[in-house]
Amino acid sequence: MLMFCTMYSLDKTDTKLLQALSADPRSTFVALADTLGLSRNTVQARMKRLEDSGAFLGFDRRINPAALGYPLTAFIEVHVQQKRLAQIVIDLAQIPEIVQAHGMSGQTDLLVRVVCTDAADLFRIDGTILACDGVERTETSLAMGEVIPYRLTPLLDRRG
Amino acid sequence: MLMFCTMYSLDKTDTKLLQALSADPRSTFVALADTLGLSRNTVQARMKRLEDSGAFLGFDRRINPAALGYPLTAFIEVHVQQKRLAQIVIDLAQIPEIVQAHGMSGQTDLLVRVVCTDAADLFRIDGTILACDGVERTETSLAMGEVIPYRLTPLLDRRG
DNA sequence: AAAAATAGTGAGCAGAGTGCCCTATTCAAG
DNA sequence: CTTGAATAGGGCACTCTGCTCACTATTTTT
Repeated sequence: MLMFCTMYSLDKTDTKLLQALSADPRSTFVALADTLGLSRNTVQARMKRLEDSGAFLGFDRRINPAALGYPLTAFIEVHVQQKRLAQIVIDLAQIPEIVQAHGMSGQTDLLVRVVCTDAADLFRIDGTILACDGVERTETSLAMGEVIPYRLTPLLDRRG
Repeated sequence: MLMFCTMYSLDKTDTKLLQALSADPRSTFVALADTLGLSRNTVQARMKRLEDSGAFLGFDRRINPAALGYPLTAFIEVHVQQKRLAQIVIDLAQIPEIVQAHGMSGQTDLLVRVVCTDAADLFRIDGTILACDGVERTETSLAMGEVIPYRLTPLLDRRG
């Protein structure tokens, strides 16, 4: 075991566990153990370790925004006065339609992911962002479709 | 029942269900029923309806790429020959490090989300994308941090 | 106004799954 | 050689699940 890794590193068995979970998110420990040819104890121990090591993100990510009435997704590049960045992030976090934001290297300071009900809603949200102190400019792009739906399976398969 | 609705629309009880699930993704039907003051039957029926209506996305989204050894995320704007778009998407889907891609309105044709091990890895992946037939230009931005981690809770709260 | 669909409740039951305990074995590292 | 980690297997009390049925409201349709 490496001493300098910051995070527990997943081995092939962990990978297979995750693959099995991707295939069926609701499968029980017993079923997983059966699928992987491991004992139930082992599966439970590994799952606990995976959870403790932060391998799982929040459940929010599994909720379809469209089901909530937000069929549209947009990415907004936000240019800001950099020294006000911290406060701006706090302000942006008050806007519920912002579902995610990344601090970026390069031209853009922030890349903000927004969900909205329609174009008018997007326009309004963009206005709210622009109204934040320190925000200088935004560039809005509407996502027409998720041509490659979020996936980790190809990466999982490569280790397995 | 409306005839022209494309999707089952969630009511307040569904929303509360999702909130409870966000708070504890592993809670059982019994626990959810208890929390919401509903009968177990009702919870089970609603969960089934939620699942059938496509309210839940794949489990992949809950896996932390960092745990898989990909601590870095980048967004790559891809400019393409538009009439080759369909084939390009197929080609990009072959690249495992591309975890998501959106077709966009505006300047950029595609916004591609990539995970990678380090800067050199990103450089290599960008090269692979550029090598695809019909890809004309890319603009890569490295995500320095997820300053607002993915969330739907504020939107859920607003309905609740 | 009557009939029908919809949603919820409560009860029950057999079977499956969970959490937790203990022990034995294997295997690699010190 | 000793130690510790990972795994397998057994066991036990308890909980949860999936399912069915009967009953009651509420709303919608006829």
